Amino acid sequence: MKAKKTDFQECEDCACFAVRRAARAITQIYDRHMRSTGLRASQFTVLVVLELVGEPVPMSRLAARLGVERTTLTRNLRPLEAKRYITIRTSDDQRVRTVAITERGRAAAAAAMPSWRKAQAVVGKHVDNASLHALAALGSRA
Amino acid sequence: MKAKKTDFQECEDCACFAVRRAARAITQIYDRHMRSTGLRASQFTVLVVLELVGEPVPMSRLAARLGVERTTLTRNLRPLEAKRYITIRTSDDQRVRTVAITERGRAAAAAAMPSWRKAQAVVGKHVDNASLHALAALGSRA
DNA sequence: TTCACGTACGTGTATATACACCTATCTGCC
DNA sequence: GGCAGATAGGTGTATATACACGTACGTGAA
Repeated sequence: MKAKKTDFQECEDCACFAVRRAARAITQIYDRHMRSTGLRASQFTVLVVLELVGEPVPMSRLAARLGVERTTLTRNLRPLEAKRYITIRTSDDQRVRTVAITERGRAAAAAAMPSWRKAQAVVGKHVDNASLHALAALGSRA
Repeated sequence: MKAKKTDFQECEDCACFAVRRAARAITQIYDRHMRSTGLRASQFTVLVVLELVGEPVPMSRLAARLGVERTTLTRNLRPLEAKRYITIRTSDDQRVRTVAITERGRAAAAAAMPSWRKAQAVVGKHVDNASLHALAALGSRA
């Protein structure tokens, strides 16, 4: 009688592994393209969202928009605040802290657009839009 | 004449944002399911790959398989080594360090399989296989 | 009015991630 | 044999990520 061996073969299709590895690969492409701009892809994203929203956003709401843990956002904003790309201030409700993009931040994001477009084009050649939209839908739902 | 405003609308389709957000969401699903096992999804992945390879693997080759930076892997292995799920030893070529899964590691990975399957099933309901395979292909190519 | 409860947020801790840079070892050529 | 260049790997530093837990503030009911 053979010893019962666990079969790990099915783990080849691990969705978590696939999406994490893809995220690493894609992030590197963006970060390398954008290195000269002084903005990481993830930081660029924050600025863009702030710009698109168009008005100061409470921390929690921004976190929800970005799909990051609230506590993660707190630290992710640190480098952006240090560069004075954003400001964080207390609102009427003293519990709420709102995040706003500054002129500097807007300028930095605008300056990074060409690099972002190049990276977006490179990645676009490797992933079809359908997959991307499926992913986007998943991210926003969860 | 209006000031030239940068249009960030196109950034809504940022592939980097989409895949990173999806990775965060999916990782949380796996990690929450697997919490009781004491293994993070990413750690589980390392053990599975080691198991599937079936023999001690040099650091660099393992890093390539996982699609992580070599230097990232060095630190990612730390918790696994601390739990004695893996061993790292020098090989004939004194420069090369090979990583091997231990019996403890095998047992831990096997014990985590049910939780992994549940998470995999949950995520499978939200993403179609085609998108996943496209992603997997991208990750392995890059 | 006050207090219990809910809401908004930060910190401590641990892991994950990558780049720049450094060291140690191997290998082929002289 | 010995050195130049290639190869394998780690460390310093910075960012990204999330959970457990704690604190401050607001709000409605007693």
